[in-house]
Amino acid sequence: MSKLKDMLAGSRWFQELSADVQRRVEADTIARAVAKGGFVCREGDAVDHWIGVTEGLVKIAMVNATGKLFNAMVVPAPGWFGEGSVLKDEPRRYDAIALRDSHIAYMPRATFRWLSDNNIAFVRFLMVQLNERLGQFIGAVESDRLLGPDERVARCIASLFNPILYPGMSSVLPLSQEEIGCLVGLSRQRVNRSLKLLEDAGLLRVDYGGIRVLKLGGLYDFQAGA
DNA sequence: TCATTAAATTGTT
DNA sequence: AACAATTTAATGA
Repeated sequence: MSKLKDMLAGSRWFQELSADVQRRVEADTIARAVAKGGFVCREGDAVDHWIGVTEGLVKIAMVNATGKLFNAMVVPAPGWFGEGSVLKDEPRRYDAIALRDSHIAYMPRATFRWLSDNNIAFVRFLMVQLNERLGQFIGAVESDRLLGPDERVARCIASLFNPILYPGMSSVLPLSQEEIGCLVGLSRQRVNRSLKLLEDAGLLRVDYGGIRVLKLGGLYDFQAGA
């Protein structure tokens, strides 16, 4: 396993810090390995850390009152999440679960606050990240209202591969069709039909327990019947 | 390593 | 929602 510093070095915001600041961040941050299926953090937890995926893949999900699963997003390495919760000082509202064996970095709130109070480059990173994510969620709402199911599945998958937000995303997405349904807001059966359609169009490949993206641009621009 | 069994996922109705 | 078929993971010889 690589050292924490090597793992942090994979994140662009960390690269932009001066050497002494890097040392402090490294000293404060806790690293942990989380096996596939394990919890990275849980709903209701006190928010004591900003969380980084230094290796692997994590999904952000919550279970609503009626027991239905909602997958909000998927975070590949080297991605960080939970800055909203750290800023707001509330209990966590979602679970984070490892989709593969992953390495997770936990930066204490105090360090996060110190960085955002003192480091312009870090603040800029946060702004870009928050803005990009806002764009992603607006896009998701737009897709929900304006597009048909097949297009929604295609767009939703494509948006997970946003190169600015998720530069490290590999082409395989280890989510079952049921879980993709929870991500898009469609039944498993409907997702199954859509995936098959997209596979026939040569845009992705359906594997057992996951999919592989073949043509990202084609997925984003996909239109049924076109 | 191989065969068997259980569990998860998928394709279809 | 239900069912059968398929794939993977786990178990033990």
